[in-house]
Amino acid sequence: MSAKQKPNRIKPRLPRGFADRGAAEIAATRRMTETIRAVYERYGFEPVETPAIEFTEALGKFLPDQDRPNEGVFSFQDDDEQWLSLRYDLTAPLARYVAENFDALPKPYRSYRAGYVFRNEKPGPGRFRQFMQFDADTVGSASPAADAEMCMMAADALEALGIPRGSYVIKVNNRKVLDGVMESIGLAGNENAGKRLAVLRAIDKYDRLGVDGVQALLGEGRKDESGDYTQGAKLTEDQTLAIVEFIFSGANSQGQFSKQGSLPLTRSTLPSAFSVRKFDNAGRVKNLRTLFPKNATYNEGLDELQAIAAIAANFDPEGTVISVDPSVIRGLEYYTGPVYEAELTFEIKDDKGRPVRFGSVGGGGRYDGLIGRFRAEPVPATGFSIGVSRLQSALTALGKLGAEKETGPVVVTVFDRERIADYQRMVTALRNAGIRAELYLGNPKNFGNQLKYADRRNSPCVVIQGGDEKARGEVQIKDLILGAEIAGLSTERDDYLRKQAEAQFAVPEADLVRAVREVLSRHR
RNA sequence: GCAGCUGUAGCUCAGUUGGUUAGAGCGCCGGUCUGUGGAACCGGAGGUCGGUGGUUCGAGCCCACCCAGCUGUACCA
Repeated sequence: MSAKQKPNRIKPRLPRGFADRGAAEIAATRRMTETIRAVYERYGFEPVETPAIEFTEALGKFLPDQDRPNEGVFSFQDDDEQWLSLRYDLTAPLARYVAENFDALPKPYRSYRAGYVFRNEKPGPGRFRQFMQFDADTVGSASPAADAEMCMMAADALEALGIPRGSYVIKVNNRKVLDGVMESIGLAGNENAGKRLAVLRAIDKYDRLGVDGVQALLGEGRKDESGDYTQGAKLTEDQTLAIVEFIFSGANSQGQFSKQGSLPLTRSTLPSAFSVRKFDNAGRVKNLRTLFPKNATYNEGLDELQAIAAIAANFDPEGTVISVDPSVIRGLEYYTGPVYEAELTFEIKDDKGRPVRFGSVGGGGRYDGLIGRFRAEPVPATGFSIGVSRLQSALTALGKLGAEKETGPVVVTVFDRERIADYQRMVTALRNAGIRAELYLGNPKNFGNQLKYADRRNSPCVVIQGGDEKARGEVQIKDLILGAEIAGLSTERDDYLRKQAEAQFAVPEADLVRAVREVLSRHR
């Protein structure tokens, strides 16, 4: 053919951060959501669903001092010029829903929902621009018991998903405690809002950068491996030390961290620090009590943490699941009290054997001000969200998911083109018996191709009826899974023949359904 | 956004100090095969060597800029 003059075809491709999903992945997602749903239901939550698009103002994502939405959210203008956005989480839309239907809902209102959310940001491992979250929220209860329940339910959900106790941790902190710390070191007031933000960001990086990194970020700044420089919060040395001491006091009760000398916890020693895995939450709260005893906000936050720890102690007497951790921050936007974060504690490697950082697989917290944006009165609320997509990609990278192909349908092959109706009748018989079945609809000329097709579909077996079988009133059943096993093994001749007979055999036409059922039951 | 690294077939990669018409394995399609998939043999399709410009008699290779991907970092509800 002529080499040149190729039509200018569109290149099929996906925007980055978006993914197609095949049968195996969809099945895995379905199993996961069904598992989580069962746990949430058991805790007494009921489903509610909201659309993927909301008014941007309802999501609260306009850029400050501009009438354009934040760049992190996908937004567009409706034909009446109003800004609409794809939801970036399931919490803000729930707040809108509750505010809009406030009088009709029982309080406390306990609800759950799964759905895709969208964020316009740089993707990475386990990080997508469209991904699924599975949320549960309790609206109308200010009790720490509601927060404790979120932590317990998150733990139950992760374990139901097959993540064993000890392979994950639910970290808990309280925004009031952090606020109290900053008030106590002279960072209260509007003029310090920027510094407070920088401090929270620095603390948030503790598990990734270790103490040295956080210390650098609280002070002058930090240079990363690529040589890029991050401006620090420019705190005084006293302020920096107070915060570092605060972070450590949450862990001191284990006796493994000490403040003098070089600080022991760095990025490289982090995994072994995790492996200690015995959380004395009451002791940590007690330690934290001594730091800023005069600050009311701080003490209020600790009271709540203490209450959560007490409830958690019943759920988790071994102290391996729920961990009070002063370095947990979560989002900077709407959390007002307790915050939680679920993390996997084992290492995950990519296909080249390099360790991959997946980040948290779930999180949440108390957002007492969010619904109040729509109403005159404040409405307390707390919730937890499981990052289904991220968890799924973590488990897949771990080799725990998506390895096995879904079993395909039984394929009825075509030998004589004139007898399509006969073959279709067999398919119908199988379908009526509740068996997934299909007629081979490709070109039947080459019989081998029909078996190749069935093989590709991962069919358990095929049905064959040529002229010889027809004359005897029989059909052949060929067990493809057994056949594959035989081909793999180099067995003794007798053994081979016996298995061969098992793998393909003839039955009277009337016994078709029964024989296929028998083959299916072999491979269940 | 910033920084570093990497771009050759669907995938994994080779391609000499710059030298004819750019290769291999796997995969894909077809044939041997009007009665049997995973085997064997044979054949075929598939590349503007990421793009543009430059240096040169000559560029996959050298230079500049751009684009994309990866990693780190920033932001992250």
